Amino acid sequence: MREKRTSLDDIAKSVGVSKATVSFVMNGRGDEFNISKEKQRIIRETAKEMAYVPNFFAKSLRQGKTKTIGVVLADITNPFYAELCKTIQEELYAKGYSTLIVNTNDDKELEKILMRELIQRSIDGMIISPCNAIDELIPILHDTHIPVVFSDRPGDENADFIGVDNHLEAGKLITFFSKKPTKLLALSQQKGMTRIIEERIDGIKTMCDKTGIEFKHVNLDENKEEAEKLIQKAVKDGYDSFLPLDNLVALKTYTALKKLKVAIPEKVQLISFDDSSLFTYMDPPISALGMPILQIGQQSVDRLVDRLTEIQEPGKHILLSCEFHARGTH
Amino acid sequence: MREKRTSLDDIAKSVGVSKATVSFVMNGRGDEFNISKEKQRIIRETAKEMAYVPNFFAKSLRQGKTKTIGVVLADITNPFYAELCKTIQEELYAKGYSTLIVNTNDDKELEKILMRELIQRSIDGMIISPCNAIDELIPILHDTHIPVVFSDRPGDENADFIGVDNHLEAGKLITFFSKKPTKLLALSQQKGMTRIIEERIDGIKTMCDKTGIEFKHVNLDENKEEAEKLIQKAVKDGYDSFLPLDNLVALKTYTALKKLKVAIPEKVQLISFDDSSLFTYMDPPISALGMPILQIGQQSVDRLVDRLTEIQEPGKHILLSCEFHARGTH
DNA sequence: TTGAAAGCGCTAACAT
DNA sequence: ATGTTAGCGCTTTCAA
Repeated sequence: MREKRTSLDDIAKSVGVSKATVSFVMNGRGDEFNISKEKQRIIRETAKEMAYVPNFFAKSLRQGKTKTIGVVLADITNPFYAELCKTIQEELYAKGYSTLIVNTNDDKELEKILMRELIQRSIDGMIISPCNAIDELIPILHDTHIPVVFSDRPGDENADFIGVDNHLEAGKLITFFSKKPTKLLALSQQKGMTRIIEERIDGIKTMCDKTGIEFKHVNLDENKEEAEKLIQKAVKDGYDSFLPLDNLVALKTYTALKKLKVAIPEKVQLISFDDSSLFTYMDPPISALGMPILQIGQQSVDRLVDRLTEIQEPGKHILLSCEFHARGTH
Repeated sequence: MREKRTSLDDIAKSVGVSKATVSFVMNGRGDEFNISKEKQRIIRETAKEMAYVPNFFAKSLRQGKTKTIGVVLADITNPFYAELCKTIQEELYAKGYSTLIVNTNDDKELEKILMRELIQRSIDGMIISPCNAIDELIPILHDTHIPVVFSDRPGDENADFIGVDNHLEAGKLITFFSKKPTKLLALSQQKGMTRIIEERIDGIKTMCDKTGIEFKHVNLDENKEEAEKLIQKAVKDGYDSFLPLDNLVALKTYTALKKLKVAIPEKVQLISFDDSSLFTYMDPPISALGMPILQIGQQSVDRLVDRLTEIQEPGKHILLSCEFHARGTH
């Protein structure tokens, strides 16, 4: 145990050739350099025998490329980000990149620290769903020269961004209610970046103003009893349409409503901004606007890889469409 | 954009000292080498101006240590592993290690590929919840000399393992039902490693045999309608106690039961092996055996770091206790 | 007090 | 057809 790892040189010495020859063979360029089939065979065999594993660092150091992408996630325990993370990793892997994942837990200081760590590791590029505002991130990004793609949460106008038009999608959502809402309640439970939530609220408000719907937004208390009380009061006040702004809040709202024996969708309609695989299991199943997670992941990777290989062009905002899943609560 | 990154040498040239001096100062060993305060100040300032970021690879190459741990996860979209992952990363970070996370998606071939990739990257150690049986992994692990800790899912007797005694915990679970079960149904939905699920089933079976409870285990169909039909039949057949073997199956079983208007816990009791934050939001809230996720994560890291620094000792199996959360379904 | 130089493992230009 | 060698950026021993 714990002997030194086999190096190129070890193999070279053992076979009686030079490091370069071994390097060529191990990189599949033996024929290109006219190294005899027999010698190639011997080298490959010896490498296997000696359990040779190329040192990735030495390679990267030499080539100045790491084929590694850093992924900075806001909250890996949030199913949305977990799924996004999975997609991004699969997609990058398919394109020959490895992934360094870090979870900031929506902690602004930690985010900065982890980003710096990633940069130290000579990542070739970065995909990030930031919790900091862009101004905070610029000093960090400025010192490095790697391309960065913002995913789900935007940076600024000049930075690549893949996500949805929260304002627009939230507005559209109103039109999906079967009965036109009289009084509409949007519910959130802020923790991370408020900007995309604000856009959603703003989108709803704009549409409500236009169509003459009374609208209010509330922030749910972390305390369960308080949250339930708030929802009970809203029902009493005549709110007949509920619009939770992410899947967890949706589940909480829904369960509170059921506990209060409010008939869904007869007395109160509910549509969730943000879907969950659990929603179909509920009774009635929860209607929801699904985020295009797969596409966000794929396009984030595509965009980054383009940046890595192709000519410069200004930052682009790619806005994808959500898909409404009509189920039983609206 | 895309100019070369500042190196130690750049700073040395700019200040007019040698690389060594800069290296000492940047590693906080300036005083140790009696480098004048003034020179230290200048070096540090220049480094900042030139946006110097040390090249982690060069450092690792030189030192033969990467301070990086590979974490191989079975399914990052499963809340249990997401949470475990988060804990492990936080814990490692606190101890000065970075984390390379990969998600195998319970794909046996992918697991092998990703493990090899991690090893290539000269990780110092590995934490893994494997989907392959240990025999498949040994050839990979054998060629490297890094310590490996198995987390949640065991390797073999000689390998470090942190997890729970599934057999024991499952047996204990039976005793928590308020009314002694007449007919007990355990439900699973296999995807990944069957071994720990089998241990749970076996634990339940042993205890049922001992206490005279009629027991059956079923594997839930992926198709929702089929699954519901199966549960309906079980109720009709007189099963009065349900024991889902992970949190997702629990949610599915619970919802099916509610849809069938089966009174919980009056007509049917339900306890889930494996908790979820959602359970408290249900009505009635779901009783569950909680996995000690935090402790598994912490102890896995502790164990690995011990291996990394301390003397050799034989592999140890650390078995942690689950905690029962009595809520409204039993 | 500071500098010079070797070497970690690898690749690629340049020699033979 | 294969070997030699110069670095990639860093740490650290030895010298001055």
